[in-house]
Amino acid sequence: MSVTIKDIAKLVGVSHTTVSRALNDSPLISEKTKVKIKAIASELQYTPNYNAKSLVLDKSYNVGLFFSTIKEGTSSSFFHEVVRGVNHILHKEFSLIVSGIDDYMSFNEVNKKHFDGIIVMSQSTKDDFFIYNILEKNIPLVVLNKEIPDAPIINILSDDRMGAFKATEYFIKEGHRQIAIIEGKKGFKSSQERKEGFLDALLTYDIPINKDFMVEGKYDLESGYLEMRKLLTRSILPTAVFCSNDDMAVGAMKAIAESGRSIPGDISLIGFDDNVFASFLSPALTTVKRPIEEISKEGTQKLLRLINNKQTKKETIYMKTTLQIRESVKRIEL
Amino acid sequence: MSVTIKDIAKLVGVSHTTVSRALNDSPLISEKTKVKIKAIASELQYTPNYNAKSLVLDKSYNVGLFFSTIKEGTSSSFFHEVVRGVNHILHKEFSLIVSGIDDYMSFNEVNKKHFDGIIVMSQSTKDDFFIYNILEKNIPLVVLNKEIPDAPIINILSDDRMGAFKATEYFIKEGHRQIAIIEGKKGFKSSQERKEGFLDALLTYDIPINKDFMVEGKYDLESGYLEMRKLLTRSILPTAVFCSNDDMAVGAMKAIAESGRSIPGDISLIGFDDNVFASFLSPALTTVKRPIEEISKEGTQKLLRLINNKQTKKETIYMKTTLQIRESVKRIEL
DNA sequence: AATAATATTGTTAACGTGTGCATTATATGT
DNA sequence: ACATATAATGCACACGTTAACAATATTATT
Repeated sequence: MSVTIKDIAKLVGVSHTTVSRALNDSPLISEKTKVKIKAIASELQYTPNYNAKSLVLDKSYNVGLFFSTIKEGTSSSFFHEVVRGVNHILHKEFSLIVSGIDDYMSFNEVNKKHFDGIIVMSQSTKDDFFIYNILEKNIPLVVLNKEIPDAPIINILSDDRMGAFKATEYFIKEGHRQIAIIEGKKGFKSSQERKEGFLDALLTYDIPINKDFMVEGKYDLESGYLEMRKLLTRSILPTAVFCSNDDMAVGAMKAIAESGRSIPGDISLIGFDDNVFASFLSPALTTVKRPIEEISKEGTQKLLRLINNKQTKKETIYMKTTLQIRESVKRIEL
Repeated sequence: MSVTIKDIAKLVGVSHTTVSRALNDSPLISEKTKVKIKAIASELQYTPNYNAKSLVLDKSYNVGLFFSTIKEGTSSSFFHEVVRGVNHILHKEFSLIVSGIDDYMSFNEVNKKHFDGIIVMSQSTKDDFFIYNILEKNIPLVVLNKEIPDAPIINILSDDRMGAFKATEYFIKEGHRQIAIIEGKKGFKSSQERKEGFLDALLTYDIPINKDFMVEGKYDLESGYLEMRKLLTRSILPTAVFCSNDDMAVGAMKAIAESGRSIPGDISLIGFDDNVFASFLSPALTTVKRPIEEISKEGTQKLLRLINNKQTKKETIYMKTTLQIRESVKRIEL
């Protein structure tokens, strides 16, 4: 069927071992024969059978990219950015297998034979079981987006807490005192971090915390819309709302517009992520930029080093979040 | 290191052949021994080495999902929906390898040993070379989204032309006569289809075609914005703009808002795709729903049948596009 | 020119699994 | 009980590649 090194060997008149070595640029083989063999190989369009290589070299040529889920709770731009980032760095040598942790019943299929390395884009605390499982199996691993504190893991994340703090602080400095938050999905680490940053800021600036101004979303458009509607029923309305991601901010904008109010005229808004849409909304959304693509790229680079044993030790890298000031926050004179 | 059938064989006191047969439920093996072997196998948490299986069975356990590119020109929601759709149907038996056609220099690595089947989400006409290559190699193939007319291929696509026609027709029936189009990315089949549907409608209803009302976008937010700005410089303004996808519609909305005009008060808008954002915009975007997830699911089902030799013959399936009427089109009294 | 050193190639087994064929154990028919 | 059919298991090899070791060809050293 397809060309093997044995076929080449016969044609050149050498052993298949010599062919194998020549194609792998072993120093054992003379230049002359290398040239001859490579010529014929490329003429026959030889491609190695990676299954055979895998078997003997104990290398799968696969890298797994695992999301908590690819069904819901993951925003499209987030998903796309991650895949793009990883794909950009990953050498062509590796195939990128994308899947959701929640697609697996048991993790037996996720093993060293199948994956040379694994990137977990971790969102939910439910992922921990999976992560520790990979760790036990000794598969090169990088965890993005969520901190795994006491484990020997390379961990890359954005400083969400600080981002949320900065956003809230900005509200305060612009004169806002009635500040609400639409929290992220329950069980997601990022939801907690952003909420804490938000509360921190309020505490720091001595703004009383109002339970009525804290609602729980699910990181999707729909929940942003619904939770904002809830906020609009309060007897005292917030003048500013911090949305835990941009998707929910879009939903919130919808709810505010429907109520006949304007942004930022009546209510100011800040999002989180800075997804592709943010700057194209009307008004352009002030939001916390989270460098997802950078995190993904950096993580992939680290994973490659790990696979090649260039790096072994635990490392936690925080990527900075930055406030992108645009048009959705109004200054209030006190 | 890891458990093999030979290990199990020793423990049970049979040959590894018997173990292999037992685990594959061969009728040659007695129930008694099957039970015994399976018990031990699961006790040892045996997982077959798929590399070895691949080698001997000539089966890769991989399905490839190829986009024209995953870098740009592909909108995030589109990308996400496709991956989600495919992932949803694909049996766990297969790993899903996601990549961009433009990541490959040569297609040698894309071969039968590496992929049991391939789904091409084809956007650009540049993909044809790749597609014919796969076809030659006799790898089970399904092409989504773009028609490959004279080839024995299973082809699943949305009726974009009809969708664009319906959208334009709707404009016309609502009284619009000055209708512009922001076309999709050059070289993309869908751009052409949608443009043709648009022109068809104008012709059908005897509306003169105005070159000034036809601008070329790139399917992204930015270009929607820029092209809309161009349209806004025309001496006679369009009262309606058909955007070849939703992303560009969002960009256009931005440009319109910036110019101080309102939607649909001054300018009506229709998009294409019905992505997650569409209904949450203000105003909610009237758009042509393209069943991307359905197409992806259907395509995956077909591919699985192809892999299992249940289906062999060429087939072209059109999925209906439907106009989602929301708030971005105003009725004009003539 | 003879020997040692070194560069190049070949032989053989291994990776873990599945399968054709040979072999042995069991059941069936008389 | 014996021959025969059939069910159950084992043996040996194959898949395509790499690698340890053995063997041979070439070059360097005296």
